[in-house]
Formats: sequence, C-alpha cells, structure tokens
Amino acid sequence: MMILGLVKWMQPVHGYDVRRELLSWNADKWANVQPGSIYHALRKLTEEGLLRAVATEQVGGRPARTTYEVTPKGEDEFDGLLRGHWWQVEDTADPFAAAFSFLPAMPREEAAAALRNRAIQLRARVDWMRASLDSNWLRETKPVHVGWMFELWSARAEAEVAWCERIAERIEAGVSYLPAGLERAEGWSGWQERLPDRPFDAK
Amino acid sequence: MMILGLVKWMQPVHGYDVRRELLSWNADKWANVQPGSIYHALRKLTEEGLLRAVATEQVGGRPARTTYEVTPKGEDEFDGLLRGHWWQVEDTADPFAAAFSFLPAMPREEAAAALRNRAIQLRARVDWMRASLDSNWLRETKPVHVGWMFELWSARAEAEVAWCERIAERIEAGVSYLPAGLERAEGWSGWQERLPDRPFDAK
DNA sequence: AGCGTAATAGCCAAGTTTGACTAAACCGCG
DNA sequence: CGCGGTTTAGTCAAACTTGGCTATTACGCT
Repeated sequence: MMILGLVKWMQPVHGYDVRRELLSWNADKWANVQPGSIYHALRKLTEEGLLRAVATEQVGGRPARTTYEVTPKGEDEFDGLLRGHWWQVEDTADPFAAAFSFLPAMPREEAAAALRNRAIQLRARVDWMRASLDSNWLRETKPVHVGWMFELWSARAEAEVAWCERIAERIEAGVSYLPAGLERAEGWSGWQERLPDRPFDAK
Repeated sequence: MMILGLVKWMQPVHGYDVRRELLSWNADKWANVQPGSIYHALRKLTEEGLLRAVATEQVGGRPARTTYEVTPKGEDEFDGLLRGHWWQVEDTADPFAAAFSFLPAMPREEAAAALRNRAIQLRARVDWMRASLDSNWLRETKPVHVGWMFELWSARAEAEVAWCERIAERIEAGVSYLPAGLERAEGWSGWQERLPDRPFDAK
C-alpha cells in the first residue's frame, strides 16, 4: 500500500489526483496499483485511521470528490512500510521464469528463437532508457532518482540480454535437459521433450 | 495459470500433489501461486473444460481427493499461454522500485546504508546460487534448465549489486534530488528532503 | 452553433488470492 | 502401548484487485 506514500507528499489530494499521478509514472506497470484499486484503498486506509477525509466538494453535477490527508498514525505506518521495503530484499514474481521452467514443453527451435526475440525486445528497452537518460526532458523535469531507477532497470535488462543469448546457443547446441547421469534413467517420463510438430511464426 | 502446466506433466494428479511439487520448487515465491489458490484454480479450470476430473477416491476418513487430467482443449490453451509468456516481455511488479521512488522520504544516511545492506543480501544470494550450480546435488538430480534459471537470477542480482553500491555513493556524496536547473525553483515543496530525525538501526 | 471526443470523478459487481483452519491417520520412540 | 508431532487433503470466509460502467462538463473543430 504505497498509495499512502503518494497521499503523503501530495496532500491534500482527492482520488483522481492520485490516479493521474500514478498513471503519469506508468506506475500501474511496476508498482502494484491499477487505477481501479485506488478508491478502495483510500477508503480502507481511512477506516484504519491512517488517512482522514478533509472535505467533500461538488463541482456541478459531477461525482463529489473527497479530499484526504495523512494522519500522524498514517505517517508512522508509512515510514514503517517504506523501511521494510528498503531493508528487506523480497523475491518478486517473475512470469517469464514460470514459463521458462516448462522449457522441455517447447520445441527446441522455437525456444531458441523466442529467447533471441526476448533479447531483442530487452535491448530495445535498454536503448530507450539510455536515450532518456541523456535527454534534457528527463534531466530537467524529473527528480534525479527517476533516472537512477532507469539505470537499475537497464542494468538488469542488460544482464538478461546476455543470458538469453547464452542460453539460446546452448539450446540450439542440443544440450540434454535431463540431469547429468540420468540420460536414460527412469522417472522422467513426464519430461519427454517436445519435438517440433507444427511450425511457428516469429511475431 | 501455470497450474495447468503442472497438471499436464504430472497427470493424473490430485491437488495435494500439485501443491507439494510447487512448494518443493519454492514456486510460491517466484511464480504467482500460493498453496491456497490451487484448489480454486483446479475447479475453475475444470469448469472451463481445460481439465477433467478423473476419479475421487477416499482413503480412510480423510478428505476425499479428486484426481485430474488435462483435456485436449486444455493442452491447446496451455500451449497458447506458454508461447505468450515466452514471446512477450512483460514488465513485472517490483516492490523495491516502488519504495525507491520515495527516496526523498528517507534520510540520506539511512538510504545509503539500506542500499549497502541490499547489496550484501543480494551478494549472498548470488554466492548461494553459484555454489548450488557447482554442487553435485543440483547437477545430478535436477533438470539442467533449473541451473539455467539460477544463472539468470544471479546475473540480474549481480547487476543490481553494482547498482546499489554506485547509488549509495551518489547519495552519500550529497547529490541533489531535484531536477537539474530547478535547485531553487517552485513546485517541489512536496519533495522536501527528509532530514535524519531519529537514528536508525541496521538490522 | 453543433457535434464528437476527451477529461473528470468515482462506483461496483464479479473474480482472485490468501492465510488460517479442520480433522483424520501415520510415524517414531521411550 | 500411548502420545505428541508431522503429513495428508482440502475448505472457507475475508480481503483484495480489476475492468468496465456512469454521467456530466469542457474542448476542439468546421
């Protein structure tokens, strides 16, 4: 719940402001906040006494908007949460890893092609972020640490590009997927490797 | 929904088998599957016609267990999902990035310390994974691509270690957080930097 | 002036996820 | 043999998330 944090540095705000700010950060992608959840979160935080509704104004016939502020209790809670995420490394869900764990279910050719494609997509992102870092737009209108986040993301992505290419080569080389010393042992029938049955299209 | 995939290569299985397999992979951490969601998923997939309940046996007075198999429709669906995740790079939620975006709310000293700490934690993970890669246990009992996943994770983590140290230095050096050219401009009052008010303990 | 599009503000029902809970049966061991 | 701990198998209510919906006003353009 880092909605709390946003309210804290924009207060007093109403829900729609928060939503706009989040969308302008593209935060729906890398934070865990889709616009739909904002209002629910605001109400829940208010119930818990972390926020306080300050005013409810109505402009014309539109939905009334409620403005919120952070309570002292809310500040403490936020500090605690923030510290937690800074000091503790959490392992985060990775849908690609999930898919990769089913490697044997992909025909070798396609797996290699997909990895190469992934490398290209990631490289494009890296290039885009590097370009942004050099741009005046970012340097002159965004806090510096936004750029630092870009650096983190591109560093990670660059490491992954190298990995994709390395693994693609191994797959093409025909390395066996089975554990060493079990090439023809029992108990791995479920891992029957998938042969290319129909051709695939690189999209 | 990669439960489907697991059922596919373990079939016929019952929920508890799936759960055990997932836990043995520590998949609750990096895939998006907590044990609690398995049974719901199985039922939903069955409703959708992707799975088929094969049998329901009762051993003693324990809860009856239902065994599932994948239908042809389910195989197709799985192939589709799998391809989707292989070919498409998704950006994944990153709680640390969310926390980092509130950098100005952390006292400089603590931010730097936390980053250094993070580097240490990540380094430990890398070391552990590297050691596993050299171990016979992994080489002889796990499919090779499990090791490849470890390589991916350590590559990413290593990149992040370097980043943490670099950024910690910049923070300690006192680099301003404000956009270039706005050092004393208006409109950033919310970004008032937080000064160290109380000491923190490195845990 | 008229009309289509975008922005404003928020609600909501339906779907998902989750941690905690049950309750019997098996295992080992003093 | 009894008894505490673990394993087996799964349920469930509560919390959370989400995409889509509403209805009004402002804006741009011809």
